[in-house]
Amino acid sequence: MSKVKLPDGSEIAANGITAGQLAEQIGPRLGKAAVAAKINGQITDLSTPINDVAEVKILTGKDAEGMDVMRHSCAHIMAEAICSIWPEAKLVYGPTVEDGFYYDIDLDEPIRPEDFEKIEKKMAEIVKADEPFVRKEMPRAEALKKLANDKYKTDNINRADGDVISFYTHGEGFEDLCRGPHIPSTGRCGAFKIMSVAGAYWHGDPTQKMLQRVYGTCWPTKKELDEHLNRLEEAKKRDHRVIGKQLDWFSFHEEGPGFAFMHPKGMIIWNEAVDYWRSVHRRYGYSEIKTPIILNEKLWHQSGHWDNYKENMYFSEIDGVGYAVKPMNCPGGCLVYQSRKHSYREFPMKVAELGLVHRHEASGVMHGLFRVRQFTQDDAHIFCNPEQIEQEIIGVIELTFEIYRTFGFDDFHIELSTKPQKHIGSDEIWETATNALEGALKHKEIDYKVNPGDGAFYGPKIDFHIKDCLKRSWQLGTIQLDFSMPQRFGLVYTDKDNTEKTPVMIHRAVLGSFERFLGILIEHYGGNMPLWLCPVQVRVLPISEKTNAYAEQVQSKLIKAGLRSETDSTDEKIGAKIAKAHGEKVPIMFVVGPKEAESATVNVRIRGAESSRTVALNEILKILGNNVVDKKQELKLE
RNA sequence: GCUGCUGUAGCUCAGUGGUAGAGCACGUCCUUGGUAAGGACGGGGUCGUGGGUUCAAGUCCCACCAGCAGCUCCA
Repeated sequence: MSKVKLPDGSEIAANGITAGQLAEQIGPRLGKAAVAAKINGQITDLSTPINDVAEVKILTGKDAEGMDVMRHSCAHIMAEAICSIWPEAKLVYGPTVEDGFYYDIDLDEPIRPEDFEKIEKKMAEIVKADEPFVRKEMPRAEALKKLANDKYKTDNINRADGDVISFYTHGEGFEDLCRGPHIPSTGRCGAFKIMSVAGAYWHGDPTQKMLQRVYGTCWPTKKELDEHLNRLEEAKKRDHRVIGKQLDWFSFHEEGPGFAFMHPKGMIIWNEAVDYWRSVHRRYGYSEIKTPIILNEKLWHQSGHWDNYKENMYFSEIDGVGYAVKPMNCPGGCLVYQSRKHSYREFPMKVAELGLVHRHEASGVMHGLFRVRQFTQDDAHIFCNPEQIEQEIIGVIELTFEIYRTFGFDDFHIELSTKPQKHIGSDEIWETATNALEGALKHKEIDYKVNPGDGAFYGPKIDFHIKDCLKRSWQLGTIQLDFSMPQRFGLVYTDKDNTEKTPVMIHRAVLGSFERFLGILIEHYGGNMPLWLCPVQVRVLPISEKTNAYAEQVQSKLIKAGLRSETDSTDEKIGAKIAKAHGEKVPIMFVVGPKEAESATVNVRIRGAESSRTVALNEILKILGNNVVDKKQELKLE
């Protein structure tokens, strides 16, 4: 009689029984909740016998792994439902994804959102029938023969490892090639919902047939499903495209797809962010330049963009000569560098540029401010000698972290990408550069992930990723070492020994694109920006016309104190004015009536707070002024 | 770029072949009020663009443009 070890350390006799029976033995409730088992670290069906094994963990919907099994099984259930509705549908591939699953289906008739209910109804029937999932195994050759008429499944077999190919059956005759594992029976499937349908290429290859990808989500309980759907609703409410339109911050127009129009209030946020960005860069010893948007075609041949980036560029002609609209700032920066002689004494030379670049993105990829055809890069190029690389990288990392924190992002990580197969420059210089990047990260004791072979062809790079309040990850900053551009442009500096040498060029961006970053900020804060970034920081709300005069006095004091404010002197009641201000996400409201006018106070109401407080005008001006200067995330009256 | 869906008032949307609708916003008037939307009246639309079918098209068909979801892409 052998014993198995459970996750809590206890041991239990279990010979010749299945994992499912073991679960029953541990407790009937576990037996009922069990969806799969983890035997010696391997996730398997509950029907797997446990002989001579050391460790068993029974998985339920509460475990991430159990949930994954459940979602995969749910994909099969959906596949059966779809096949029963459209018998000609051919199944391709149905994996789990974050929060759910999808199934790629080859079916000429389009599946429409109206059909989801029908599919869900059929799925519910399958779940109710509680049919067991049954695993069948056969040798590869036999499986290939069995599925000879199905090119998709044949392809899946060819991509699978091992000599034994498995199939899963449930219900009446529904069978699918699958590695498994699965829940013991369809009744164990949790709460599900079909979410969407979209096209997807077979193998992600645009030359292959477009399949229909039906997305679903599945959770152990109805409650968790509802919570998930609520989270999606929340994310939808934070959509920067919706908020930007509602609050009159920016717009897009048919006349310029992918080109953002910034409105007055949006420009205030923009300019506040730029002012701050400049002040930090000045402090870190950067100078700033501005180079033209349209430059002679020849320049782009020289820079290599003509050969490597032409598809994404815009072109024009001036006096019969070809010009290109810049997709990057570096060639212009190189011309500035070239305009005079340089000495090693100037190094490191840090030159920033808020460069407006244009990239012709494919029509289907545009997305609000996140993906546009015209954007402002917060670019900079650092010219230095090889010994200075590490110190300069450290400087960029410090500057970058400082800026992220100020904007309210504390959760970030770094990835290092190393030499790709296709590269230019000697192994020696790659090693120096990569060591410099790694050295800087180690020196700063920063954890980082390595992406081997993911570097640019001209040099290794570091990427900065942040997480927003919904835990979504965004790549913002990047540091790229470039050995190509200085050579192509023949950039030199005079070294100590009076010889001319080629400088190292470091490209770096902190926020990446100002447009995109504004979008990320909006979604991070749900439009409720910290005070220093708010287009309107204070709105004065007189109780009635009788206090309009005092409201005007308060307003002028606010303006004098450098705070952006408005007065709502419409003939609405105070409750309506407050509701309106909330709707417009104004962070501070000053309610003023006869009482306040008499005592030189204002009744301060903070966006989202239930109560208000009467404070002396001079005092609140000081508090708000300090909050803005310190760029605080929160606003408190204490 | 590919697949599917969508396009009606400033915004959000209803309108399945027979004279264009609602709520919010906007304007005027009434109301002068104490903490999350007081009332009345009014202005506003060649229904994305261009073709076609029909006695008749916002509505049906085709093309184009733009947006949305996804795929591919983002050296």
